[in-house]
Order: sequence, then C-alpha cells, then structure tokens
Amino acid sequence: MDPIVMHADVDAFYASVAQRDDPALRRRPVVVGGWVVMAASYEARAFGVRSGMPTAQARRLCPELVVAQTRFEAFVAAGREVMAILERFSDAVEPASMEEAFLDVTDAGAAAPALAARLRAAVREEAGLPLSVGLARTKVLAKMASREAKPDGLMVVEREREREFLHPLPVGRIWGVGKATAAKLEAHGLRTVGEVAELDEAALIAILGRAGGRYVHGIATLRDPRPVRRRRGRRSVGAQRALGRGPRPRAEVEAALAALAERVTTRMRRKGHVGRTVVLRLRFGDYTRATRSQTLALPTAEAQRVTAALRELLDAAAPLIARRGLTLVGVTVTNLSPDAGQLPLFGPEPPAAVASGGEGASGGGGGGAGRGPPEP
DNA sequence: TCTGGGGTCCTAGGACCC
DNA sequence: TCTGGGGTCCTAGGACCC
Repeated sequence: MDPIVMHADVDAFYASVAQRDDPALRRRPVVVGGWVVMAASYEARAFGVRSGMPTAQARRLCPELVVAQTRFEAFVAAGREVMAILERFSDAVEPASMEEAFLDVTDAGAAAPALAARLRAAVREEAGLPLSVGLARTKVLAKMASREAKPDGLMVVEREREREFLHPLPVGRIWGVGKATAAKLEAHGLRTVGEVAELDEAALIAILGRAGGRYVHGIATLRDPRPVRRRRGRRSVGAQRALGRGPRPRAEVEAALAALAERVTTRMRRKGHVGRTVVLRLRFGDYTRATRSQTLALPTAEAQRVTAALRELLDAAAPLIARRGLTLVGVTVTNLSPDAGQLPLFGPEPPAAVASGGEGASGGGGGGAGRGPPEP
C-alpha cells in the first residue's frame, strides 16, 4: 500500500497570529517585522508586499499597510498550540518549522481527505489560525500540494495525477531548488520538471553534483521514499547582530560577540546541550559573507569558553574585515550533543539529541537526510 | 527588491591514520 | 616504482528554507 503523507502549513504564520490576537487587524493588509518584512498577510500580498522586503518599500506599495509588532513569544506559543493539535491526528508528526509539519496518515486510507478537513477545522477553531494542507504519496508532493492549496485550502494529489501535477511546473518550484540550482538547469535548457525527468540520474549528477542530482532526479521521476520521521535533535544554535555601516572599533565588535555568546550558551544550557564547534559569521559592506570556525577539544555551553574561541577567530579574520568592512557578526555553536552532566542515569528513554545513528560527531561534512537525495 | 534572523544540508580540500 | 586506497575529522563556503 502506498504511504499517504500530509503536509500542514499555517498560512502567513506571523501575520495570521497578529490578526488573530488583534481583531482590528483582520481583513486588513498586515505585515510583521521591523525594518524588513518578516511575514505579510494575504491582504498585503495582494499589493505585491513580500517577506524580506524593506518595510519602507512595502509601505510605498500599500499605503494603508499596518505594521504589527514582532511578539516572538506569541509566535512560539501559537506554533506549539498548532503542533499539539496535529499530534492528535497522527502518531508520526515531523515538524519542519514552527508552523508546518509532515504527518504520516497512511492508516486513514481513503478517509485521508476527510481527516485533513477535520484537521483544518480543528486548527481554525481551537488555535484560530488558517491552515493549508497537501495530501500525496510523498513528502515533496505533499509539500508542493499544500503550497498550491494556499491560502486556507486543501489539495489532494492522487497517485494517477502525480505526473500531471508535477511535470508542467517550472524547475524552480521544486522544494529544495532555488535560484542557483534552477539557473544551472536552465543553462542546460531544462525549464520544467517534465524536461528534467527525461534525463537519467548520471546526467543530472553531472550538472548538479552528487546529492543535488540524485535529489532532483528522484523528485522528477516521482520517487521520494523519505519517510515521515519524528523530530531529530537540534544540530546547532546561533544568533547574530547587524552592526550598521561604517567602521566599528574592535572593542565594540568584541562586546557584541560576548553578548551573542551569552545568548547562545544560555539557550544551550536551558536545553541541556553542549557544543564543540564555534563558528564566527561575518557579513561585509558589499554583502559578501565569510565564516571562521574552531573545534574545541571538549564540548561546552560556557559563554567564556565560546567568547575566547571567538576572539581567536576574530583575529584570524582581521585582514578580511579591514579590507571589506564589517556590517554583521554572528555566532553559531554546532556539533551539539546532550550535556552528559545532565543526563538522568535511569531515564524513561535515552536523550534524543544526537540520535542519527552512525554519524558520530558530524564535524563539518555531514551526511544527513533532511532534504538530501532520496535514499536508495 | 538592495538584503532579517534562525536554521539545515552538501561539497571540497587538506591533514592524518592505517 | 611515476606513486595505494579508504576512512575520519576539520575548515570554509554555498545553497536553500521559513
């Protein structure tokens, strides 16, 4: 029997939460964000407003735009509320972000569309949020179906309609294919998914590399055997801060890094994580980026140790900074593992953090199965 | 359209080991 | 003797997603 995968995704998540919590915002063009739009309601999208756009530009496109405050705790709480509802509809729920998840609903069989309708109603009534749902045989198809279903809709891609649904789409609509990959495909004259499906895997690997080639080939030929799996542990924790233009004294940069290290390690300690690799992220005046990283002998969640590593990394990057001008610094701690000091000796189940089997301490190269190619 | 902040995964080269 | 082959880890960068 074919699996049935559901992809459930709250529409315009941040903006919908804002509209839910403030009735005066309903049916009005709303964005959430600061100086850049983080989410736009569908009313705002009708004016051409998109996330990532500077708020000033959004205002020019839509003079009656309402800019709602970013209430991060409210978003986190709303996300949890939605996930709790989803958990009632399947044992296998794989969150993909705060506001979307894959559900294995194979057991529902022919009743899956009715289940999806009930789920949408539950999220609407209990969480007060619009949910779009895609139903299909694979994750990618379900994901792409929910996208087509938006806003506030349900789309079912039946097995015998998969080709008809997928093949006419431009390659850039494949989940996981962005601008760079689409450009490579188009440079070979491949514009639609159907055209890609005519190539064999080796040809696609030659164009996109091993993982990308396999992935795109699998999707185009309707193979995507990745199962819905429960959430894996977090892989990294990070924070960053824009510094504005103009030269910054070293002391100011160091102070910013110390504050970021504090923020990151506090979050790690709260979750019982330690990490071994410290990554310094930099962005320059010309919007180019660079990273410098250092792997410690022992994992840590101490701000001081992270800050010390950051200082060394900053020294290593000094010539680059002098040349290009620093505009943003970020700190990421990766190579996470559960803090052994915090492990219960006889817990009900083992900690889930680094659970991905034989991957070991997945340094920088990492084989994961998140979005990667379909497994053989 | 001049560009937020938080993540995940893949690639490639070099070091090092057996 | 025109020079192994496989594996792991680290570093840096790129692509993509929400």
